[in-house]
Amino acid sequence: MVTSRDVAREAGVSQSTVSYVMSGKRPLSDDTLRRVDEAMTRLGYQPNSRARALAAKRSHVVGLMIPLSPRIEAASLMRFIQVIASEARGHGHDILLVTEDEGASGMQRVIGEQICDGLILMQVETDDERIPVVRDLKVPVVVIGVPGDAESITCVDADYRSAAELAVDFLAARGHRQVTFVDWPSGLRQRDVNFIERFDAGVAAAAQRSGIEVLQVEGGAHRETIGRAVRSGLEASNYPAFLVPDSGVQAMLQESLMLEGRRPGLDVSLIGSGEDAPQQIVPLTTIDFVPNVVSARAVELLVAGLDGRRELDGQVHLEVPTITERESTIVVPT
Amino acid sequence: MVTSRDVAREAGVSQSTVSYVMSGKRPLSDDTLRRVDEAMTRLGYQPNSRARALAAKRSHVVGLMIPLSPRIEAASLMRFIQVIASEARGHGHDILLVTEDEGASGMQRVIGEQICDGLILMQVETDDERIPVVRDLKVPVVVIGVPGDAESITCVDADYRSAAELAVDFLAARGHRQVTFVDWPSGLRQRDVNFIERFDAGVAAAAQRSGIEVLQVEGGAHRETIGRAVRSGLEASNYPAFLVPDSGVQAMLQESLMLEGRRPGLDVSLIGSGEDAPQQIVPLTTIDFVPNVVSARAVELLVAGLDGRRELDGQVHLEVPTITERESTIVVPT
DNA sequence: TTCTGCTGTCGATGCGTATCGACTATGCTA
DNA sequence: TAGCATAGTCGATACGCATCGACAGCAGAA
Repeated sequence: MVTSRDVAREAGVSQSTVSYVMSGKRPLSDDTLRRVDEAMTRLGYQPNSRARALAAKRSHVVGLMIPLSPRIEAASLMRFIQVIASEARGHGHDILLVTEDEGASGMQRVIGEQICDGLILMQVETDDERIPVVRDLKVPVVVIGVPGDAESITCVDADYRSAAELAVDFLAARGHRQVTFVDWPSGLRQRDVNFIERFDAGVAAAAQRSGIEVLQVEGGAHRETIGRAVRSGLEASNYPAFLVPDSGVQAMLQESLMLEGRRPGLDVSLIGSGEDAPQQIVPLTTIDFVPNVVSARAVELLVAGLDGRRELDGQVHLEVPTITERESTIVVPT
Repeated sequence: MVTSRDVAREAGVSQSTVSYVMSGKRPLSDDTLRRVDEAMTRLGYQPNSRARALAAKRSHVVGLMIPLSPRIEAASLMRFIQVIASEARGHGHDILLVTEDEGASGMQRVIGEQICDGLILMQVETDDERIPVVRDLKVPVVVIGVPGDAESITCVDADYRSAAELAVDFLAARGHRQVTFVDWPSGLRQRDVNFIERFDAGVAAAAQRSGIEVLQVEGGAHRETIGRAVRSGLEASNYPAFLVPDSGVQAMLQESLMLEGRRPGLDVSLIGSGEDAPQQIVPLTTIDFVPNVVSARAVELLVAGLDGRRELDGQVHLEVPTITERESTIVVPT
């Protein structure tokens, strides 16, 4: 193993000078700098992260707690993980996986044993047992999702309320006077995840504002349920519009529509979400809940906290979703 | 922070004794053991992993390199990750994420800087740039998938050949004389992933052995392609059987069949694979490629290598898949 | 009795880095 | 010319633990 001491000897300086070359915390002559740099490359020096972590009390490792049973589709979850990992890397940090089956004690372990400098928690629910534990941890933690009691917890999430408003406004602007809101699966409603309530509130607010009538129908990945949803929607208006935030059912819904002889983008509007929406038979106009923006924000907040650049503010940070228009929405003739 | 020195003082012993209590590497009197244990719980001692790693030259962290664009469905990938993480935990190790966008140099970084003790690589392809690098790393590495040149590389994968044989034999045993093999998507064939060849070989071998005729048709997630596949299959036999190893298309295929007025398990056999197969309209008989067995095996091999219990053997370890019979397969009347 | 071997404990040292205080040389101000 | 700040470097120490060698006490063997 090549140590900083070896580099020092090779460059004819002291070990501490090598350390200062790396950190830049003391002024150095150009000559010394060059000689040390050369010695490093010549010897193929790589600093030992263990020694570094022990001495500096910083491991540059961030714990990421991933959900056991994802509420969201696995593809989206993977997306989060990928973005978080590479963003962290961009800030000089690595990601340690903490699985949810360890429970809250997993957090205490990785922090107590000082494996990680900080934590990111994914998919925090309204009544999440991890939240009180987070408050007692003496390290920076950023949470994805919004717990019921967010007091002094730094959270990041998509702004589901705005998302709903954007979608309803989008339909209103194209002349729809009615929208059929195909609900999230009931499992989600039972599990206490408040982004649903926020979405609901957005739908209601936008509908009221623009005078649109909302028909809320049951969702869930059953053919019959979706069939019923479609039929109700078609009955409700001459120019039906479907708002389907749950990406799991939109393929089925689209097929169901076609069985009824309707086609999104031709005589029906359909707004979906998710990664596979562009690949549907009719590419869907979608709500993008900007998972990569949310992930990047979480990392950035945490790293800023770790580097002491900015104290974690304990606030809720909501990232604004966007609507991408594709071919599944129509303009109602006036 | 509570250190082992604090515990020692509290228990009235030396720091080294505390260390020996934890490692068990020297005999200790029951009395000392008890006093130290009590002192630990009283003070809430948690050993500092940084110091531990520096002194012992072992961090108990394993690097896991995850693919950027998963060949397999994301849900399956998440499954791998979850199992690997919790198995590793069971062996006292944590998982550090290394994303593929860092390339092979990512491995050199986490090993060179001694962040990890060893590595697991996922989704290794036939001609994988990481393999030569792995050979030069001086640490244990286990690879999931089988590279073209597996010389001195410890690999774990599902036995795709056996899987294919099992499936064909299964159909033969139920009286089918013909099977329509709906191919993997062409993207997979282009990307050099040799499990496909192994599967092909298994199909051919079993077909020959049991005198079954195989019709290989194009796969891929397009409605028309699948429709064509279905029609070809239906024409080919009075008692058609479909073998559909790619889990991405099976829902579509099943619908396609029903459009033709056929129903798996009634007048057609259909063998699929993957997590969502039991939730299909007709629950599918599936090939289970035992991802959790493969993951667990990879971890176990690696950890055995790390603990010095067993040298990594540089061999290919193939785990035998299973067939789970559900409702989508028929018995052909004789 | 004396020697041998084992049990149980301790002190000292090292792991590789970061950082603090101190020191020298240099150029500058008064 | 004395005094002084600054740039540039070094030596020593600490981080918290694992481990090695040493040693005391005690049993049994010779």
